[in-house]
Amino acid sequence: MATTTREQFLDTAEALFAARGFYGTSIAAIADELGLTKQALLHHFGSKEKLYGDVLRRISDQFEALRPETEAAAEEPAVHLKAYLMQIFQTASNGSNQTRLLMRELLDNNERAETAGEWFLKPFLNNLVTMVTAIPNWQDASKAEALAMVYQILGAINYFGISAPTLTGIFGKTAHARFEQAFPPQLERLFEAAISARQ
Amino acid sequence: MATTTREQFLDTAEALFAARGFYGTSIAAIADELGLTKQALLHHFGSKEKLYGDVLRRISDQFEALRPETEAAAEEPAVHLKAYLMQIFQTASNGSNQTRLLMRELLDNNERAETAGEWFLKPFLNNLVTMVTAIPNWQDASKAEALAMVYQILGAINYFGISAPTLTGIFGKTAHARFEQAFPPQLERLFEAAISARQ
DNA sequence: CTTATAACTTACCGTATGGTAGGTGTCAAA
DNA sequence: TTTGACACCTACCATACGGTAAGTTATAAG
Repeated sequence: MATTTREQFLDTAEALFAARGFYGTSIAAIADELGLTKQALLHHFGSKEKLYGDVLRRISDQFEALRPETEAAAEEPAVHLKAYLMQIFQTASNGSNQTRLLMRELLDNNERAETAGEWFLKPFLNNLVTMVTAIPNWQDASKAEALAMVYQILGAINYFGISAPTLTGIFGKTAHARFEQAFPPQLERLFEAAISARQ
Repeated sequence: MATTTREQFLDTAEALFAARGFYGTSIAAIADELGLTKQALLHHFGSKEKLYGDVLRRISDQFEALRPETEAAAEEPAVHLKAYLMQIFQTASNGSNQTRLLMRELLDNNERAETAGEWFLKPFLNNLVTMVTAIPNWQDASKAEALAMVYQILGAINYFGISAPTLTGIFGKTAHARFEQAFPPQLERLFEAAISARQ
């Protein structure tokens, strides 16, 4: 679907960064995948770091774009939040490497984040907190409390998405298929429990 | 506390691999931290890959060792499992880099795991499944169901442990301290909800 | 027909990497 | 007093990395 070379670079970079991490991925490997040289990549993005930044920005934008789709279908804030989170889960379980890359960023950002103060995921997290405090039971919850609640669910979702291929390798494909089926209802139950925890 | 040079190597390797990943960490950097050369490291471990393997094996063993400590205090299987998981959470939140490295392994193992079939975390996961199916309500649950349940909690725990420094950077230290306080009770509630989901 | 620009290419460079080869010093057993 | 194992070291090497410099080619505007 990607038409321009630049978009193709972003696609393959996203996939490779997600699979092998920033240091484990060379710009030559990315360019190779498209039958181009690394200089073509450098021509479009200037440096490896800038390419990485562009990949992250695109993911952040796509996550933001997910939100409005669920907004119309929900009068109730709790339903809205649940729909949004389940949509993220869908994205994660559909073999998308965005969740995987997000996880890596969370791991790698560690040292930088302590001084940075600003981060491409901040608006995403702020939005989630807003959505939580819109729920009647949670209106007087602190930012920290709301975030802790959301993190439980995000954690469960991401852990699932990341572990999927590994678990398939360990327990076999059929066992994993059953696992994949058993997960969503349990995730929904987890969400209900987390929401109703406050009263 | 590490007395032998070999153990010191394992300690610093664990810390650096956790912080920067396998590719982001050079064996020279590990040796530097101890005031030695990389050849000293190679003398003890043979290769970077073997060192990495030894680090992972040690973590796996330590996680296994966590289990018996909680066993005595629990007649009830559910209490036992909860105590074990909360102990893992304690380990994770105490600034230990084991959880972080575990997460990385889950991310990196992806491609290898599909063919490998054997993995150092397999006994750890198998143990958890056994602990779940020992709980009365869960005795007739499938392996997949039990695993899905455990994964919710493991996901929440690990996500918390990994995000901690990043969140401190974004929302500030005091906000993070509140978050850290709000998390454990919510985690316990999540556990109760997950356990009682089946009946 | 000329010029400019974008999208690439080949050629090259300095540096860092994992690993090999062949030492040196220490210490304990024979 | 020799021998051998151990824990390191310096010296070196091939490769891969990110990045620069200077082309080449195609396309479109003036």
